[in-house]
Amino acid sequence: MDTRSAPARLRTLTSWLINQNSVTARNVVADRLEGTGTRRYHYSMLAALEEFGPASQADLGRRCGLDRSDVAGAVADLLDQGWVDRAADPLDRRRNIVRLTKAGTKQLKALDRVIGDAQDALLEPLSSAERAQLNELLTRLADHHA
Amino acid sequence: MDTRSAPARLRTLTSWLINQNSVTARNVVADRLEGTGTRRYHYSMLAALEEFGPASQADLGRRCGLDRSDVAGAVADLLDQGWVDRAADPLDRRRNIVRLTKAGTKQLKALDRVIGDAQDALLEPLSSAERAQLNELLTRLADHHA
DNA sequence: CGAATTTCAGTGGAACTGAAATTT
DNA sequence: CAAATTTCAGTTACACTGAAATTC
Repeated sequence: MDTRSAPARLRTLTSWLINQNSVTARNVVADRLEGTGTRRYHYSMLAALEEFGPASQADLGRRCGLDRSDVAGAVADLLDQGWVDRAADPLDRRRNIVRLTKAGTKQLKALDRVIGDAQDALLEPLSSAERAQLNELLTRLADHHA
Repeated sequence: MDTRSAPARLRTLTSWLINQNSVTARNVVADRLEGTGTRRYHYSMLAALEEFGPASQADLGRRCGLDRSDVAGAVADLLDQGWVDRAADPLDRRRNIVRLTKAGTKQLKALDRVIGDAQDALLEPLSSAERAQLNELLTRLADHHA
């Protein structure tokens, strides 16, 4: 694929540009996560647990924009790796409280570097002012459609 | 999902922002294409045929960033609808030359409006200068990884 | 021969749906 | 009763792989 030879109708279409870059971003990140035992959504969940503390699976899903259904499977993966543990909420027995372990905190820090490297690879052609610009515009869009 | 309550690690991650917006963009466009008999990749192919003239399926795929394999199925859809026709290339009998029909040209114009409306919905919170900014940055990124 | 094109069958990650069981 | 949580089974759109048949 050489997007430079794409039709002008597509090259000027923001939705198309976002999708093209989304494919690239997913590939770049997935390549670097290869062998870490984690996927993108695992990183999201570890980050949420670190930032907000122990949470129910439903809360985790809402925080990270993950489907209730997919969170269940992802938590199982994290349990297998020993990066989180899980306990029933004494105040509401419907809930599972998921909590970051020490190993999980360590893994999150390692992933921070991996993910940071991926951002550098993705954003290589942009100056740091341009990267900030891009982030600002994408954040505004994401917040608006939240 | 409320991306505004997502972890800071994610909210400042360009790859994550691109992916979030990609989900939104695909939904917005798909909603508006509902009932037109076309999907995103059909629009891409009609646009390429209009801009570059008749082309082989392999060329179409390269132009639009679509997989060889998916183009075959998509061309079949467009044939069914009567928006393209297809003939063997007399100069290279491996190739199918796909060509836009009059009905296809008309459909493309109708889709231009639909897709344009989707862009407006997607980009609503951005000024026109900001939209241009965003397009420029995304184009640079896409070209770099092309 | 190697390389390109078309075509089909199938894979895999990701977002999502529906429904059941439990608890509030 | 309605609403929320967890869980599983299944679906869909999409990008992609492998391989066969044909032609250059």
